[in-house]
Amino acid sequence: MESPVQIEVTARCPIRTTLELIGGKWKLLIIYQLAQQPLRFSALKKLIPNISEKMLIQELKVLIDSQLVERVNFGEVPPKVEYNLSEIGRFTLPLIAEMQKFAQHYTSKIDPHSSTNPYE
Amino acid sequence: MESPVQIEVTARCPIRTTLELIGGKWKLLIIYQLAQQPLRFSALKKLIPNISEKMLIQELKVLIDSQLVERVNFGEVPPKVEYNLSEIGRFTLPLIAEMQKFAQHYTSKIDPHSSTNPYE
DNA sequence: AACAGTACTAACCTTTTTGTAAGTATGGAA
DNA sequence: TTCCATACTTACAAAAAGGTTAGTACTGTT
Repeated sequence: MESPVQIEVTARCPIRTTLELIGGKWKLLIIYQLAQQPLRFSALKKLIPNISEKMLIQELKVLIDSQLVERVNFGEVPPKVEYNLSEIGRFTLPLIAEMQKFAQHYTSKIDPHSSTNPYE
Repeated sequence: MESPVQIEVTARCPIRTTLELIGGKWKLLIIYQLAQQPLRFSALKKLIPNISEKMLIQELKVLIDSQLVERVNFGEVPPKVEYNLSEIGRFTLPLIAEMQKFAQHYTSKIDPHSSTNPYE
């Protein structure tokens, strides 16, 4: 029986790479919204409760920088800019799907009141 | 035609739940190591470069708290304690697998030194 | 001339996360 | 009696992440 290939946990291991790209409080939520359709800045803001304009634009810039999201400027006045998931960005979708599955498993198996986590 | 079921992005949406459980710099790396076999504190420390003892024990506690990891105290002297992934913790493994796939796709498609950020 | 709509930008601040360095407890071996 | 191994614990500091508030630029509309 062969032993599984153990990937070394280093600065450039796949887990760390992925965490760098989509870690943080907002990036996945932005990606998730853009997965449905291209969206304008203001539309994104409405769809993601509590995100500040600063965080939204900041995280969009990071996502654009890493080429997961594309920015389309329509050059109109008043400004019209759309954001959409790039082809590479779409590779995050199976990951998001697994996160959803995991959360479902977890919340169905764990008593929701056993945790003292006042998130709101 | 039916529209896709859009999960609302709220304080209790699956993405946020998952991020709370396994977000941060170290949790997934710990889980990944424990996926192979139960490990002692000192073994984990050796396998995860640069993690401090403080972060290791702190994150282990959080993972135990959320029941993704189990702690087994052998009650010996010098102390012997083993950590292993719980059954629920194993539900993170497909997620980790997807992260690995994503990182591979990403690094194979993106030139590491290019940036097309229109802001720069 | 003031205002509306959109997509930002900037200064400043608070909170959260992570890191460093040292110390504790235990019982047996030297 | 001192030291060793192991698994922590504590106080403090630094860094990163996130939040608040106000303001800019551009034109067309009132």
